[in-house]
This record gives sequence, C-alpha cells and structure tokens, in this order.
Amino acid sequence: MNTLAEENYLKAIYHLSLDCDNVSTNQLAARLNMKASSVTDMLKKLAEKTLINYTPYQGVTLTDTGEKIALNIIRKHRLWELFLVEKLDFRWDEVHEMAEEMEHISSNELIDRLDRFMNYPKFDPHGDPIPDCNGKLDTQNLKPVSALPIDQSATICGVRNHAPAFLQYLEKLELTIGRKIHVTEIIEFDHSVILKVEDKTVQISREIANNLLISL
Amino acid sequence: MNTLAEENYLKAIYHLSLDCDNVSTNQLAARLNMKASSVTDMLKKLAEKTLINYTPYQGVTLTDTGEKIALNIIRKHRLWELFLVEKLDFRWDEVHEMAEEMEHISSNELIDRLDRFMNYPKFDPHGDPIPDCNGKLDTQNLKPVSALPIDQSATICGVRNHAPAFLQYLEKLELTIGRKIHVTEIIEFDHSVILKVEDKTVQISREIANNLLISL
DNA sequence: GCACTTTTTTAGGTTTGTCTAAATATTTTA
DNA sequence: TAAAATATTTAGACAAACCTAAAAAAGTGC
Repeated sequence: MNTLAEENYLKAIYHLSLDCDNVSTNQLAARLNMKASSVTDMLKKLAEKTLINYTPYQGVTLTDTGEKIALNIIRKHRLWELFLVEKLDFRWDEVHEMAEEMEHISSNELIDRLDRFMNYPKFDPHGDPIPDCNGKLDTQNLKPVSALPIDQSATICGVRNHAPAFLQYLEKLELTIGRKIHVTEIIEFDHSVILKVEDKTVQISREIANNLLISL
Repeated sequence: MNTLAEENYLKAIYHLSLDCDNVSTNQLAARLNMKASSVTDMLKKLAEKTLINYTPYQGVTLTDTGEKIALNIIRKHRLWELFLVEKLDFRWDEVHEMAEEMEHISSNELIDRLDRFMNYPKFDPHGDPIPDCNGKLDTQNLKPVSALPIDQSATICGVRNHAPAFLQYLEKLELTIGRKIHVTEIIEFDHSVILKVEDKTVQISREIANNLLISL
C-alpha cells in the first residue's frame, strides 16, 4: 500500500499541522531528522499520489486521503502503546519506540480486533485520543497547568511532550494521568507552580507546567 | 541490527536446513521468490557478517550467530501467531501473513513479555514448537499420518504445510491440533487413509496424510 | 571424458530513499 | 528597496536490494 517512509512523512505532517496551517520543508526535515532536500523529494512523490497538497516554497497540507492514512497510523500507534502498558506492563515512558515499529503492521482487521480486545479505549497511556476505525477522535479541551490560576483544581489528562526523561520525572512526582491537582502558589519570579497532588506538595518549573495538560 | 531482508534470508536458510545439510542458491531463490543472482549477492553479504558459511557453488549453512538470530525470529513469529489466535480470535489459517510482519518488531523485551503474557507456551497454533528466550526448542518426534499402520491410534500434533486452503480443509474435517484419530483402512490403490476422528469417519488423500503430523 | 544441461556467479542496470553541494526563491533588515 | 540571511529546490551521487543477460562452474549421460 504505502511504504514505511511515506507513512512516516504523513504522520509527521499530521502532527505538525496541529500547530500551523502549512507545514514547511524545514519543519519536516527537523522532525524526521533528515535533510531538507530529501524532504522535497518525498513531498513531490506524496503530491504525485495526491496524499498532500504541495506547491513549491509554500509548504504542505494533507489531502483527505492523506489525513485518513495518517489517522490510521496514529490509531495503530496509540492502540499498540496502550496494549504494551495495559497488557504487557510496560511503563508509559518505555513504549514509544516499540509502537513506532508496530504502527506499520498493515492489517486493519488486526488493529480492529486489538481495539475490541482492549474494549474500545478512547485514550492512550499519555492521554492522547485514539482515533476510532473511521478516523474520528474525541477531542478533549486541554490546557497546560501553566494556564491555571491560583487555587484552581483540575485533573491531569495529558502531556505535550513524550520524552522518556519528562515522563519519568512526572511519574516520580506522581503527576500521572487521572490524578487530581490543586494549584496553591505561582512563583512570580520564574513562574514555577506549587501544587498539591493527593496531599503531597510539589513544585514544578514553568517548562514542566507548560507540558502537562489538564481539564477542569 | 539486521535488515528485514537479511532476517528473511536467515529464516529461510534455517527452515531449508531442516531438510538438507547445505542449502543451495536455487532452493533459497525459490523459497524467497527471488532470482538466484539476487540470492548470491545477499549470501556474500551475510557471509561478510559471519552469519552464514558460504563457499561459492557449495551452498550455505548458518553459523551459530546466524542460527541464533533465525531462531529468535521464529520465536517471535510463533508467539505472535499464538497471540493472534488465542487473544484476538483469529483462525489458524489467517495468521501467517500478519506474523510475517510482526516477527520483525525488534524489541526482545517485548517478545519476552508477550511470552510471559501467554504463560510461556511451548507450541504455536499449528503445533510448531516455540523457541524459548535462549533459542532452545522442544522437539517432538512427529510422524505423518501416512506412516501409520491400520488400526493405530494417535494424536494430531502438527502440520507440514501452512497453506490457508490446507488448514481450512483440516478445520472442516475437524482434523485439528490435539484431536485423537484412529486409522481404520488404507486404500491400496492410491494410499488414501480412512480414519475416525471423535466418532466421525473421514477419508483423506495420501497428500493430506503426508502433511498431517501425529504423535503416538 | 566430452558434449549437454543445470546451477551458480558475474556484470551491469533499476528503484527507493537518503545524502552533499550548488542554485534559486523568499523573507528580513537596515 | 536592495543587500543579506534564510528557506527551498535542483542536480548529481550513493547504498540496499532487487533485476536481466551473459559467463563460468558443476553435474550428467553415453
């Protein structure tokens, strides 16, 4: 159907599209650890297959077909991540690389059965929504902890960054998905946030607060 | 570590080695659906990496390292096949192609946990032994049904051929792994075998009898 | 043991997906 | 608005893993 390289490009374009309208060649090159010239080559190929809209120098967007494929890969990635955590007892900071390989297993029947096996979950271990078999996803309206005012309570629902070191740090502070937090103080000088998680008081930097997502 | 193509060659060499001492270029080409010249190229490359013993015109054998890698891929293949049948309810004739992709997921930690998740199974859905994490496998001493004399009882323990059409046919006759059979007659003319499976009488051709394995 | 057949290897070519270096387009800045 | 900086594309090369066609080695039959 599509090659591994093509699938990785579509996925990268999808993710970058969430933050801007047109994804640039350099943005893609940075995300994929490739040279811009290689990206240009592939963009031509994907445009040829009408998976993206590409005008030279103007960046790209996904076509409907391209987006569908991207969402299917993301669906597979997130379902496999959840499988690894739920069934095989991996930690949330360990599963990304494995899922990067598993998301390319082609069978859709397989992934639909995995979905059923896990009881049609809505979210992966990092709180990211899992597209259903039609590519639909539950969009939660999440805010970073850094946007909370003092004395506000909220529930941790996601992370903006999946780096293992970041996830391990959150784990250590018990700042994991589903936990309730309450903001007790915001340090004016550096915008550090002091908050309570289940009776424990912890302090996190603005950087951390920006990357930890909550719903009210 | 190793490329997908390399892994497929090592696996093919392993399987062909079970039937003969030195695997020839043409045997490999036939099994892998490739031209002999392509095989020669890859054999040089694998010899370079000391995964096989290769002398031009003399065929190949696996080195210890090569065999270890082959067994690890077979371990993954068979564990994933069992997962698909046991956990996701696929039929035994549906899982081969999916497992061909899944066997290349690199993480050994993953496969060891999958092994644990399924309670350290010894055999896959076709009765083939699953190598343990050290590459050891339980060898059952299996014979084809065609080797049974009249009036002998036995238990179905494996198949020599994994073609979906063959497996579906066996399924229809209820000639599946674990079933007890009893040979009642052997037709002299074409060596067809008439046997009883759980009170039902069925007749199978010599070809089928050759590919269905039992233990006494 | 020599001709014939079959098997294997060699030589040279193709595609995919990457690269470097150079050229060109766009954007920024002064 | 022109020069400088940055972003993007083009041109040409390379490695992996295939291919076809031709050459060479091995095996076989009389």
